[in-house]
Amino acid sequence: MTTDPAPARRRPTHRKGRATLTRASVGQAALDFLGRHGPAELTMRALATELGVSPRALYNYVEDRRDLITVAAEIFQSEWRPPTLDPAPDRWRETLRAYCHDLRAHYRRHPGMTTLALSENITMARHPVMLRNVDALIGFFTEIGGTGLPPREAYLACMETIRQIVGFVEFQDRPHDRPPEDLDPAELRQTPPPWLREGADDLPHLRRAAEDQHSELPDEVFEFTLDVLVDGIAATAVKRRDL
Amino acid sequence: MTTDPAPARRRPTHRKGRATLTRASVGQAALDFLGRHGPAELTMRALATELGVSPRALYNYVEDRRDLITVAAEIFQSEWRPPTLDPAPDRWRETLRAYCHDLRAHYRRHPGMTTLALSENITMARHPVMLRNVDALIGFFTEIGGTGLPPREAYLACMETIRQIVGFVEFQDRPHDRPPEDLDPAELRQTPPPWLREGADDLPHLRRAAEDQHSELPDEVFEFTLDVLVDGIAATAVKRRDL
DNA sequence: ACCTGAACACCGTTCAAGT
DNA sequence: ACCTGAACACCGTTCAAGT
Repeated sequence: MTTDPAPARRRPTHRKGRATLTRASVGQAALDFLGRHGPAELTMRALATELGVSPRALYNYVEDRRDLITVAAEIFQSEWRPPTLDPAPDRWRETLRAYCHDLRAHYRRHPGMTTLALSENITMARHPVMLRNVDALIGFFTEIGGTGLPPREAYLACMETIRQIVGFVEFQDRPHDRPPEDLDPAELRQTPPPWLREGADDLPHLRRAAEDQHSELPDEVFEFTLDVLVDGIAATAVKRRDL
Repeated sequence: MTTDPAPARRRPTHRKGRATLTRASVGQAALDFLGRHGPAELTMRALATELGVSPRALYNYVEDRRDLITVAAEIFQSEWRPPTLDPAPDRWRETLRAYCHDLRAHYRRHPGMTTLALSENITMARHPVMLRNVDALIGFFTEIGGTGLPPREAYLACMETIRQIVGFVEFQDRPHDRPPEDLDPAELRQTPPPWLREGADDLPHLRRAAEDQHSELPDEVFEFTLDVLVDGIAATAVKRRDL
């Protein structure tokens, strides 16, 4: 069907009916696996079974499980193309918000990735594509609102933004998208929640919040997070300008 | 030495020379263990060895490993006594900052706790003491700066604050306090870092940030985080007042 | 060169039996 | 009532041997 441009025949592309493994293909398989199952289920043996090879075969392409997760994380990072940012005074807020929405959606697509990297002490954001994205985001902050932020504050604002998105996905979206299995799904929508049922007479604010149906909708909570982030950065920008 | 007030003798306090196990003592031992070792090292077998019993003995007090971690998390929460907050217009910012510093220090003392609870899908903040703390923090936000925040915004501000602290400890402090073992300690202080060495010609902002010695000091980064958080919440308060 | 199968040292958890 | 010891099914990883 396709016209292959006579590739270098260094390495067979197939073996025993399946495509030959590579470091990249093994990492991609791990990333796909994380989109379907929880991080704890990603074992060398399970991945090997899915690829139709013995567990030992994976060790020809990755050093160990930690290395496997590192490859998956790199592919994960390289897959994201950020929306364009506009530092103009009347545009930077909305484009930054759109940027954050898109980044949140990307992390949310592979819920286990960040937690897994965290628990394995893997340093993320090393992939060239991600480094370029980070550099562009810092550049954006050095120009926002006309005056822009000084270099150091722009760097901090960039890291702050990324950390907030990751934190939101891990601590808000993930428990919401994959609630613990030991409680009934019906129990989730009860108001007030069972742990607030008794002895909550001295917890008036929590009780009121628990009765508010909107309180736990992640999308609405995320808007508040963006409000605080954007306004907080704007205030910092004003403060630095007045110095 | 101490005068014991004739306790009810329902249960022996010692057995074979060591104190009798209880659900609380096992949980406390797990929490202590997490202060000394990484979360992955906390195994039923390792904890049993440290307590001088067989692994099976632990199952008389906790249902399984997940339950053990839940108990440890509850003890962890009950151990924190928050500093006092003052919502007065000229005081709320500084007292909120002090509050956040204290909470950060508490989480930092048991680095593995949050990550472990996260990876085991354990819902935190169920302990009565912590619920009271959360309620008080919401109450604080309903009164800040004279006008205060509406109930819903106060609740969101409370959750935002806690999430930011936890996110900071997990994503900033933990990698800094316990760097991955596969790179030399010397490599950490190099400027620019090795992953920025080549092909970084189109990464001017990252390069500049990497040369700035202050960029990676967690305490200074934390001040920026608090700047954004406090100013962001203040801006939200003003916005709501003007509506 | 790349794979398989067997093995080792770990893990959580359970069973049957001790005291 | 609470414990031990042995066992089971898992895991990451390695060794020796196949093709």
